[in-house]
Amino acid sequence: MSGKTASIDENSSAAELNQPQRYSPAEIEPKWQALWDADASLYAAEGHDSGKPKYYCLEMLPYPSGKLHMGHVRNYAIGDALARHMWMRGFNVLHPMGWDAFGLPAENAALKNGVPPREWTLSNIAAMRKQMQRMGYSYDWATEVTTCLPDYYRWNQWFFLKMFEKGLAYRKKSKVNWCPDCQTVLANEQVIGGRCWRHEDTVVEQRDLTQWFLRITKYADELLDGLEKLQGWPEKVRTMQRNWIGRSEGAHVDFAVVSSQGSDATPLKITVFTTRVDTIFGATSVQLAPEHAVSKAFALEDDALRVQIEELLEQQKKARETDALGAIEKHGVFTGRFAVNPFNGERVPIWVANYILADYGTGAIMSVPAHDERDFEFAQKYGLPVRRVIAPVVDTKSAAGSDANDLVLPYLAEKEAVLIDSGEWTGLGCVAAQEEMAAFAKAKGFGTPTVTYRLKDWGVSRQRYWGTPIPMVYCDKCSPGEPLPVAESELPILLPEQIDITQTNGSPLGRVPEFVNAKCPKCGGVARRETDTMDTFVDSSWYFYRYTDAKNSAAPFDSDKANYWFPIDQYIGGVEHAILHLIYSRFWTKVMRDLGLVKNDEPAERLFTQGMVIKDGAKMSKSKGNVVSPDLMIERYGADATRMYSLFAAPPDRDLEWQEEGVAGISRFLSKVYRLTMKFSSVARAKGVATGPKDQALLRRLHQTIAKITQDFDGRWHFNTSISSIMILVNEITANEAAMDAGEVSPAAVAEVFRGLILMLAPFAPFFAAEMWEQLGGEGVVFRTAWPVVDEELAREAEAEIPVQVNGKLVTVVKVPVGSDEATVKAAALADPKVIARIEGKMVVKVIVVPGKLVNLVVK
RNA sequence: GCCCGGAUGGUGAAAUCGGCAGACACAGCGGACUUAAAAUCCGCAGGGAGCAAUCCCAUGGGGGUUCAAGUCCCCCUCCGGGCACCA
Repeated sequence: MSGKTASIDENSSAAELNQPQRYSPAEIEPKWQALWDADASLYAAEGHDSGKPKYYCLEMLPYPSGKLHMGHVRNYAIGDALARHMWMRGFNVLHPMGWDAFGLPAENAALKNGVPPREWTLSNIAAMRKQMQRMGYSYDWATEVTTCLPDYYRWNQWFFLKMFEKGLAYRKKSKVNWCPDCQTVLANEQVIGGRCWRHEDTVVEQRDLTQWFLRITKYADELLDGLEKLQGWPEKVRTMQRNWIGRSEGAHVDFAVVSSQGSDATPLKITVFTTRVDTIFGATSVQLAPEHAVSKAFALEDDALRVQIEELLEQQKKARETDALGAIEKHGVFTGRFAVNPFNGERVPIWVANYILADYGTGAIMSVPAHDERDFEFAQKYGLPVRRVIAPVVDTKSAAGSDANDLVLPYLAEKEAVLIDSGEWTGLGCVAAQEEMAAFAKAKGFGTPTVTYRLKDWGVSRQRYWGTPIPMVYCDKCSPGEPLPVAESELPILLPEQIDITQTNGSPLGRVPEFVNAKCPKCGGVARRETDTMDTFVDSSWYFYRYTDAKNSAAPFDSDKANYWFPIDQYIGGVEHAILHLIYSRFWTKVMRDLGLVKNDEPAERLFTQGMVIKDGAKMSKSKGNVVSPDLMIERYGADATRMYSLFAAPPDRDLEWQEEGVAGISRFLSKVYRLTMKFSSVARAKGVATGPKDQALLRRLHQTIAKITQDFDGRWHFNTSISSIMILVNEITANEAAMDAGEVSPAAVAEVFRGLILMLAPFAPFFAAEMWEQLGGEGVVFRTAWPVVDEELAREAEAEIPVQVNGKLVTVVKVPVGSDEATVKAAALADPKVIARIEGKMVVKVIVVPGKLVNLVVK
């Protein structure tokens, strides 16, 4: 007891005696930050000749809103812990950061405050970079990428030209979201519940517009098949991408249109897409989308029909706008016309229906009510015939007739079914029939096997100002209607900076004559520049390659450098990017590979998606008023405690409930470590061999902790348990404090424990670790010091505590030497007085001994 | 409707391969130090019964497999996310 008060002895300096120092992040953190900010080499990646294995650790780049939020803090705390850990494990680490700096908020801010987008964006970047530095993230700022600067976006333009050359960029007319109030096109993300994000009361319309597209569908199969190889990606993300690509195998079949009068066949035909061509003998109608060319043709001939079709189209549009397509009530109208089923020559009625989508498949289907739920519902409503053409294998065997008719329709066969009433294909299995009938259609010239995708080509045109100008021009003289690519040497096509974007109608760039007027690359005459800009997802599709060679002015990057660093070893970000960004960037990588720029097929080997930061049960957001500012946390508890809490409160893949008391707890923990480290800092400088009588418990706990944390980094990343094991180590130190004061722990052991402790804290609390490392007299930079290595011998417990159960209920715990064999453990269990009392007078039926785990006695 | 997550004390969570449920924290309670408070340190703590030894109940609910289930199997409820007439 007296040891505690007398503990400040000859090891402590006078200064410590007079004014015991307390943990003060407000002093420690700025001190180290200043040193780190001034040293560009600190986090610089080395070249391929470093002699070390490379490790590319990447976090998703943020949009520079101007403020770091807790989601960022958590995302980057994970990446930073990993990067620092890998440095300590001897890797050559690339850990970059950049800015996804184009996009509408900048234009919005300009409208609201009159600040030019560029100025607004760059000042936001400066503010956020400062916050990141204050957080102590280990980014190599020499490789910083800012997508809104010409030295970056010129390569977007360069890629666009390459894609145009290869036929991967093309123009076509397509539907876009149009806000009649803004007089401009909106991206899908800006349509909320069918309404404009800026005008809550304005319903967004669909308009036809000529747009630029990138041919991502060319890679649809490769993007799909590649998912199998991405074992380091979360299954959830792979499933989402699989669904998004939506590959479906089927067939196109042509139905010739006949007039309602009968015999005079017209050249009109309807091509339907079906995945179940084997059910075609059950087709009792053909259904068209309201916008199908044939629907339109019929509408022209029949005013009454036209009105009805327009109504169907209205219903569909409305449903689409309110995101309720799935809930639309099925309506349809008979056109009075018929089509011929090419397989049996039968005439079936042609209908137009509101549930048929013009932009999937061919916009026309054959309706088989007996074997499709939707067709069945429609047929029931309009009294169309239902004709069964497939049956389960069992019920054909049990002979024809009644059992078969008991079957509930629609019958949706999987594989075990055969065709009935299907002409020459009757009796064939469904799977075989699908193949044979598609092949038959092809041979006869009225169809073909087809693969359809849900994935569509990527529309990249945006009628906005703050984005990459599309490097194309139009010359009425030498290529009317056909766009011409600008010469590579003309790049970058600069975004004009003095621009009035307060007007909202049309493309802002179209109102800048200096921009629009261009020289035709072919004839040298007057030409018009394309005034659309690129989707910002273009920027983020390849930014991580630019990090490997950020200053290159002759190419997007040097292939050797990219090939050294790629693929990304670990990509970390939010699951909200599971589809768009992560599929576009996979596509871009494949295009670059085919251009010979890189060798890898996929950008990232492993992907980690962290959970959201929650407060009071809801996602932090301005509208909910539950935002916790990182700045405030830093002010109160410091950056180290803030980051460490974000790793401690939950496993990184789970949602995290922000509780300020928890941050305070981490801060208290760091204070405790600070006090102990300062107190023993002189002792802990000792070198030599550990020989003290009380060394063992401490060293054992140290090595158990090393083993645990090393394992966490290599495996599950459950840093919450890593940090808790460090706390256990510190508790062990506290429990041994008196022994340490009394000199019962050798200085060498004290040194080993404290050095190990601080090294293990370095990935989680870098400022703190740097300060403590200095206090311990550690040499060099703490997070470049080798990660401690486990000594299995020291980590091992001398005795094992083996729980003993009787009939599965815990009775006692016996101590046996570690590694005891079954007989020893059993003997120890049976010798225990509590066990003896419990089994007295009963028969031991069975003894289960799991060495090192437990003993269970089954008694009667 | 379909596909993924998830549900464990007052709270965040732990239990990684079927083997002592609640580690580590937060909040709480009791104590020490202090004139006092803060800070710090020590201790208690799933629920219920009992003076106690001890017993009973407990991982969203119900069944099952097993010597043994938070963990595996079947059914159900609730919460979160994604997709949704994709032919």
